[in-house]
Amino acid sequence: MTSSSSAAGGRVLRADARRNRDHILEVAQRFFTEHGVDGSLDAVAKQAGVGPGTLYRHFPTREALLAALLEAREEVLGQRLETIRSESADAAEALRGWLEALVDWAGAFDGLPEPLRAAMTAERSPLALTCEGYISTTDAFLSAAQREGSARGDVRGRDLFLAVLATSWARGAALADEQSPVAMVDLLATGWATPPS
Amino acid sequence: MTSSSSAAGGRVLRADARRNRDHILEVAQRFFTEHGVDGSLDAVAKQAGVGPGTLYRHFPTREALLAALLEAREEVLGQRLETIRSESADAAEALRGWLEALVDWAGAFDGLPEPLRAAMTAERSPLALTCEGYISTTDAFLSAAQREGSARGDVRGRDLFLAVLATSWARGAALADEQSPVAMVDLLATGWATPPS
Amino acid sequence: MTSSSSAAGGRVLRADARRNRDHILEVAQRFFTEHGVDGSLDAVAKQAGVGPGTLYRHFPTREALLAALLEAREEVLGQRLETIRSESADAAEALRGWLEALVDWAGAFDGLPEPLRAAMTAERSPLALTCEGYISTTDAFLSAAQREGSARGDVRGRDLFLAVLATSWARGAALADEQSPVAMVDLLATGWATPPS
Amino acid sequence: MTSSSSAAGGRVLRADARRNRDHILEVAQRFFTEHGVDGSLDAVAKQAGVGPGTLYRHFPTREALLAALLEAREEVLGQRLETIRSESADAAEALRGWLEALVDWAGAFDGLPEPLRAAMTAERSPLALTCEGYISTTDAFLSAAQREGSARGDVRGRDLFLAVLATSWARGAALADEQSPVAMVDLLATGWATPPS
DNA sequence: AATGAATGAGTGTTCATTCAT
DNA sequence: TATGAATGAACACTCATTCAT
Repeated sequence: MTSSSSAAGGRVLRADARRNRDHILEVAQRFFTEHGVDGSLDAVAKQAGVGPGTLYRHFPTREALLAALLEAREEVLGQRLETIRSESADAAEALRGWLEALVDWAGAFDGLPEPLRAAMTAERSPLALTCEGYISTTDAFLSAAQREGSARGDVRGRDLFLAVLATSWARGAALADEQSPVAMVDLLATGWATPPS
Repeated sequence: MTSSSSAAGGRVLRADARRNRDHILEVAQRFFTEHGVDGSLDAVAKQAGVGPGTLYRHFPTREALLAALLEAREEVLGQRLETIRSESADAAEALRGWLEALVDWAGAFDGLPEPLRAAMTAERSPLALTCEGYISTTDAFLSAAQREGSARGDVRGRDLFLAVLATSWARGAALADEQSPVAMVDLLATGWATPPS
Repeated sequence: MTSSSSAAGGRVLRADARRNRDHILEVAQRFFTEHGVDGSLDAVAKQAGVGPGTLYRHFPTREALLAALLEAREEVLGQRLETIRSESADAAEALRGWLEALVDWAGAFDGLPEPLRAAMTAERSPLALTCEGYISTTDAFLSAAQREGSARGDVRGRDLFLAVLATSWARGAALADEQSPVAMVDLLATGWATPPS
Repeated sequence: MTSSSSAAGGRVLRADARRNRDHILEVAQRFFTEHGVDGSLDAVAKQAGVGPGTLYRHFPTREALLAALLEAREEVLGQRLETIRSESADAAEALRGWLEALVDWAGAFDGLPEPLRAAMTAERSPLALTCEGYISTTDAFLSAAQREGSARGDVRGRDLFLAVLATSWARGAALADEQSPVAMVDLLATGWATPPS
């Protein structure tokens, strides 16, 4: 983590505040993993051993907390991004790899896709920025594939990102379910229809 | 409506009870359309002019109420099914049409896809039956397409049904958004990748 | 009390509900007497041994609770009204007596004048009706005094009612203070100025 | 402002501290004017660009802040006092003018009369001194009028001061209301009753 | 069969005050 | 001296569910 000295806004935090903030994030990470993103914020505060006011000071909304949590995961996704870039044989494979990475990312917590989708249309959410960033990346990968001729021209990065969220959303159930022979990410790539030979 | 004399269980209701039940359904239909499926059940009861106990007696859970509501919509979907069966040129077109119909169906209320997905794994839900029925129908269409050679063999009806729910889930946002040139149902059919020529 | 079978709205309450409602009123009466009208409603509920939802059901706002409490005191004020009507030598004495009664009434709880004053301008408050009623009564007494020639013609009942509230508001301090030789109600009647002989 | 080098206690402040203090006062003046005296002190601190601790150091209680604010207004009231003294035809007119000035003064902020009244009985409040000072002045004007024979002898300056606060308190509502033909300050002077001719 | 009163844990949010930095 | 992070009790209000009537 590089958050050792800076919050999202870039302002330097006092040592004790940073410690608290980091601790809250750790607890929230665990809590949301176990209880999903709709869990009680008061419960998070209690588990972190701080008052609700402290939680509120650091993260004024549930979205802000989620955004900070995802920011912490950014690094993981970034590394995966590097791997994809360096090891993919072609743009199509890269795009597919990236979409898979995104699906994992959006599936980090139960119920996470919901606020992410909401952030795609609501300008105000702190999650919006995060989404926009990844949509851009998706667009980059998609454009490369389109130039390569391996992706349809009428699809937009935004569409694929939304499809990714939908896939993550669906996976919550699919995982509980027995594994399907064909994953939805695959379906998304080639569709259910066989190409007209 | 053919529910004129029977509840799901098939038990005959007293005339006044049936009237009550039907009225609740009408109100709930309107209410969920306006406020989404997460709206307050107390509000539904109040609008219907009955006590919450009465609502509870008829529909012990939110899922039960939704199931009854969807049962009422079954007829509409059934008619569309007939049209598809009679007017589709081939099995692939039929399958596609059916999936579109399902997407509309699952998008009847805001937030409906969520409990439907839950019902796919939870055995207990009264919605499970409904889902299973439509999964079977999807399987039938899919099998025909597979026999015809126009659908991949490794896809299951269950997968497509889940994909349909995900599509409905995503559409909520997509509609608010500017319309994408490529709809997700299409994406689902042929994928984003161009077939290797 | 005639509240034995009816709420403010006139609807008959179920026996248990009425018992609860009456008990809440008793507790609230005591609580507001001790802690003033700004005390916590949750605390009232707790003392009454009911959940906050129950309190809320009966009295959706603090004003509603206050109004019900004052309604219960209406009878007391009504009796005083009778006495004033029957025993006053003239209209001026009656008016003065009525104003004194009102001052006592508005001083029933610490902080009560504040919401009453607010109710004088806000149409929506359940207290507004109560105020309007007593303003009318004040107007009646005042008109009589004016016809009698013992009250200035340019004063309105509304003005006197407001002055009464202000007096009650001031009394909170005056009582704690040593008693003043001249009470504010008197001051209100004749002013601090000596008449130009 | 003559507070250029001293706090109430008379202690000399460091230049930066004084600047801070003065700035807080400016901001608080604006803030209380807009939001009333019950507004959040944290908000005041934030608007002033200082931490809540700093605000607290300068003004340990809300009353202390109010007292300092009123001290700053003292000058204005003092000038009005001069005018009254020099231009009033008689003691009665002077007293009346002074009371009017006081009503304006106590109405500077929404909700100000409340803490002022509290200060009249609570010895500890920093507002108490301010009040006592103005009560003395009122007593002086009143005594003059009493000597002149134009004021009742059984009224005390303290009573009039309290009546002034009550008038300010009432005025908040009266202004929102349509203007009454008879102002409460007048009522206070001559009462509602017509003098027995 | 129907009613609707009661429940009570739970929600997000606020803020005067303290105190470590 | 100043800062601002932390506190944590308190607030009004909601609602699925139960159960006495």
